[in-house]
Amino acid sequence: MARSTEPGMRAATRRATIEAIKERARHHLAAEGAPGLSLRAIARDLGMVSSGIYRYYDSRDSLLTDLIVDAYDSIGAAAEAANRAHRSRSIEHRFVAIAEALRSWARAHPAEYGLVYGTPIPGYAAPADTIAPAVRVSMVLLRLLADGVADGSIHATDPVPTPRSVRSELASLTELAGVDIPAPVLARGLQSWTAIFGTISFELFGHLHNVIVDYDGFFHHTMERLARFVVGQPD
Amino acid sequence: MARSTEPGMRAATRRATIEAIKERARHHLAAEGAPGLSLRAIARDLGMVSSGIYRYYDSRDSLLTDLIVDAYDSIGAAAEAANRAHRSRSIEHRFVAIAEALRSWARAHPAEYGLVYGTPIPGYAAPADTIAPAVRVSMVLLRLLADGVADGSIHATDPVPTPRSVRSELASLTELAGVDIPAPVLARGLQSWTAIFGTISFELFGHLHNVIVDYDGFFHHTMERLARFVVGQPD
DNA sequence: TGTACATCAGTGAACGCGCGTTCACTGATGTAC
DNA sequence: TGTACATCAGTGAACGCGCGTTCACTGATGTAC
Repeated sequence: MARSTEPGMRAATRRATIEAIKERARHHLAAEGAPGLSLRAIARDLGMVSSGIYRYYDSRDSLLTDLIVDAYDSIGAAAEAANRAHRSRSIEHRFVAIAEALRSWARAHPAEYGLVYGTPIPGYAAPADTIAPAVRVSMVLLRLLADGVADGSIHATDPVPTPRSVRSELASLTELAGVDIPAPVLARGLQSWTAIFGTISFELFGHLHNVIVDYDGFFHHTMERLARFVVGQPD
Repeated sequence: MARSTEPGMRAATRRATIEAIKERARHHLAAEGAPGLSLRAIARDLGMVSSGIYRYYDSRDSLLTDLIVDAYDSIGAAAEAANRAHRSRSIEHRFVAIAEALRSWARAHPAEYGLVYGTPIPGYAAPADTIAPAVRVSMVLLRLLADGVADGSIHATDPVPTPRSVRSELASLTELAGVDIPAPVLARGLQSWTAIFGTISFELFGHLHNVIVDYDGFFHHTMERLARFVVGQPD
């Protein structure tokens, strides 16, 4: 009480303001999309003069980068949590649980999903800071594959031979990720990965409109099939 | 030669101007994306005053609608052509051929692909005119499934039972499309459809960057597997 | 414990830009008789 | 074949708006001695 205020007070209000900026930014993202995100609109919402934002972000792009990093971290954390919650279950079960967690996240945060998995923002080049968070969600799948290979529940062979060129680039990927997964398994994993996001995007972007009514049921069913495919179950 | 000009001359130059507008619009689409598409910029390119555009389109949205319709028609025609060119081949072969045609089209027209299969444009509501062209590409797949069921090369049964709710909505879809396809086959078809577009989007939107080098090889391999899945081949 | 100084948050004005859309208009092109 | 009229393409000015970013500034908050 000797000091007029606690030390770290300024830092705390600063963090709070940054959070408030991002909260408003996410709000506008949902309404107008990434290209329509405006620093002036955010400042207005916060009762601040437009130039005030520049105390916190030195450009519109740096705010976008922050939002992208947050989105990747958030969906990555969701995947990790689902994996953790089901860690004692079968590989197939865990696969489905992770996929459903991804979809739930996407439905809860459609604008942020679009930000990272939708059409790239023209004129925006993602800086290197976004790479690590982007990979986080993929690591969950890679570890799942490694677990399945280790305990024998994922078949390492394949009826369709993996082409040489694909084999070799998958091999260098496993090295990079520090996991040892046979190429056919990795190929199936990558294919299932694109299928999960394809299904989520089709739903979110409206391409299943008038086709599917029970989105939950369709997604669950699709993921169960995909899980069988990943482990190499005869289909 | 009696008339100062041929009849229909005005209509022809009008068509040509509309084509020029759309050509410039597609060009800007590629550079700035749909939300950055500007009527003034197009007019400028054409050496026309900005209000001149309003002789041809009564708003920015109606130009967007035209571009969307064209994109759907164009990718639909590409799928139809691929199907036609391979019509005497096996179902699996035709499936792969159609998928590769879709991917080729997407790579040749990335902005238009993003326009129809990417993040929805905020504030733009697609009018009913876009429905018919949007369905065109799906019809190619539906007919392929029907052919395969008819000649026995697609298995109508499934190891994973199709949930009741999904079954019933798929049944109403076949009625609508005027084709008779068993629910399990339709389910696999729809799942493969989302997987095709998921794979194309992942490639185009940059999510396979630093993961895949040989995109052609990976895509082809993925589609071959998917084709086996669609016909119900043991995997 | 008190004071001097440095840091920081937020202001307000301005620069220079682009946008969609409306409106009254001119002049050329097509059509009907 | 020639003329009168209607249609249409494109002009130019204007309305009212929003944007990102810079800059010199004020006043409050924190820090060092």
